[in-house]
Amino acid sequence: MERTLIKELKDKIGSEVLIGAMVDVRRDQGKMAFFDLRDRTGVVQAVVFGKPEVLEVAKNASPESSLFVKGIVNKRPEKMVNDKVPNGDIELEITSIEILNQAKALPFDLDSELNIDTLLDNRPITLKRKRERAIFNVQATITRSYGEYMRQEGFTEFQAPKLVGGDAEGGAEVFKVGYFYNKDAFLATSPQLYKQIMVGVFERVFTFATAFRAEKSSTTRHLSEYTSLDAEMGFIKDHTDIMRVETGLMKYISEALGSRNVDDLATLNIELPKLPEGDIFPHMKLREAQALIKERTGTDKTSEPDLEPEDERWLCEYAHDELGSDFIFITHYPVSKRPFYTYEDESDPGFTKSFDLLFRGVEITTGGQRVHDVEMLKQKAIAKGLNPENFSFYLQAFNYGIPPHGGWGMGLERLTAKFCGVQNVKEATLFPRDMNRIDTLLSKTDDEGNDK
RNA sequence: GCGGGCGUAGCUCAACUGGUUAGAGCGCUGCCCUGUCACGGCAGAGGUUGAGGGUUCAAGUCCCUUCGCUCGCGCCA
Repeated sequence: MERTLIKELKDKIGSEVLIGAMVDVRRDQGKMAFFDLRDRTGVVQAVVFGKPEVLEVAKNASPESSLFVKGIVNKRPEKMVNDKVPNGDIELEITSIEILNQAKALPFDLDSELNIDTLLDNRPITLKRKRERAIFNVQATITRSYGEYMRQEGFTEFQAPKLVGGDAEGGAEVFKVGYFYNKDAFLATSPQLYKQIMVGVFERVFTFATAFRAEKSSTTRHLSEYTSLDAEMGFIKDHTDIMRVETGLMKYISEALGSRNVDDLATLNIELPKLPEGDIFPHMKLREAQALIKERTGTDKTSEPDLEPEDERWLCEYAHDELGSDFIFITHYPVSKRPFYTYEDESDPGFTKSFDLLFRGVEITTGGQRVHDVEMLKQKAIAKGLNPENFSFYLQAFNYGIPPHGGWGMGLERLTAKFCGVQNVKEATLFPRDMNRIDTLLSKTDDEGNDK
C-alpha cells in the first residue's frame, strides 16, 4: 500500500490508508488507546479499539517511536470533534501497527521548559521539539528567501574558501590550521576579500559563508562558527545603494515568513517585524545617534567611536516606537573602527561610507562601500599596520578594473534569533559551537586512533 | 580576558535567619480504566545536594579550592 501523508487524510474519509509517522503522545485507556501521530505534514489522532492483538503492539509504541500504521480514516462523531487541535474532526481507526524503531523513554518531556544547557547537550532529541522545529523552519525560509531575492536582483551565488592564507580583517581572532607546508593557514573569518574579487567577475554576488571566529566571547550573540549571508555588488553610487537592496531583502524575507510559516509564527508566539514605508529603512549617522541618545537619556557617549550593546537596544526601541520600524541603519563609523578596505566619505573626512543594520536590539549586519582604487587601498592597509604584499593575490582584482562596489555580511543565526524572539543565538543554531561546546559524534580516540 | 549568578531525583524547581529521615510536579515501574486529546485513578522505585577541603554540637544552606554552566562587558555578525 502507498504511504499517505497526514495532510491528505481529510480527503480519504472511509478508505483504508497507510501512514508513516512518529508518536507524539500515547494515551492508554484500558482496552483502547489513543495516539497523536505526526509526520512532516501534520498531526492526527489515531485510535485502537476492539483489537487486542493491535493493542498489544500499541503498548510498545512509545513516544517518538517511528511506525507504519494502517487504518480507516473516519469522521469523528460529533461529540468527539475537537476544534482546538489540527485534524480534530477526523481520526484514524487503526487496523495494524508496525514499529519501525522503538524509542526509549525520553530523558525529559519534549515540550516542557528546558535550561539552555539541557537543550544544547541533547540536540538530537531537543531538535524534535515543536518549538525547535518552528525555529529552524523559520531559518529555512530565511535562507530560501535570501537566495530567491538575491537571484531576483541579479546576484550570482558563489562559494568562498574556508581555508585561507591569512586573516581578511586583520584583527579578528583566528583558528590556525597546521597543515600547509611552510605557510600559515587559518579558518576563514569572512568571505570578504573573495567576494570583492568576485565583483570583478559577476558584478553582483552572494553566498552562504561559514565563518569562524576564535574570540573568547561568552555572550548570547556570539558563536565560534556561524553562517554569514554575504553579498557584494558593483557599480554603486555609494553605500545607500547597498542599504536599499538590503531593505528590500528584509522586507522580502518578512513577507515570505508571513505567508509560508503561519503555524511556526503561532508556535513561537511571535509577530513579524514592523516595516516602514519607503525603499530604505530609517538611517542616521553614528554621531547623530549618539547626539540623540545624549538628548533623550542624558548619557553622553558622543566621544565613543562605536555603539555599545545598550545603545543598540535603545536605538531599536526608538526606531520601533517613533519611526515605525524594527530595523534601523547606523552609518558613518569612524575610519579607526573599520577595516582598511572601507571607503572614507570625501564629504565627511574621518568617517566611512559604512553601516550597521540593527534589528530588535542587535547588530545583524555590517556593510559599506569598499575602496576600489588600488593605490588608496594599499595606503589604507599600511595605515592599519598591514603589509600590502601580504594581500597581493587580492590586489590583482583592483589592477584590472574592479568597479566601485560594496556589500554586507549578515549573521544568519542572529537574524533567526531576532525573528523568532529567542534570547540566545545558540537556540537559533542547530549545533552551536562556542569556547566550551563542541559535540562529539564518535568516541574519543588517542593519537593512534584507538578508543580511549 | 574581566564582573555577576547558578549547580539539589531523568527533567523543571522547593527546602525561612545553619537544626530531625532533603520535598513537589512531570517522567519512570506495577495495577485499574471503551472516548481520551499534555486523559484519569491507585501503589511504588528513584538523591554521596557537581567535586575536594574547612568552620560548627549540627552544613543543601557559611568559608576556601576546583570543575561545569549561565548572564553582562570588551570584541563582533
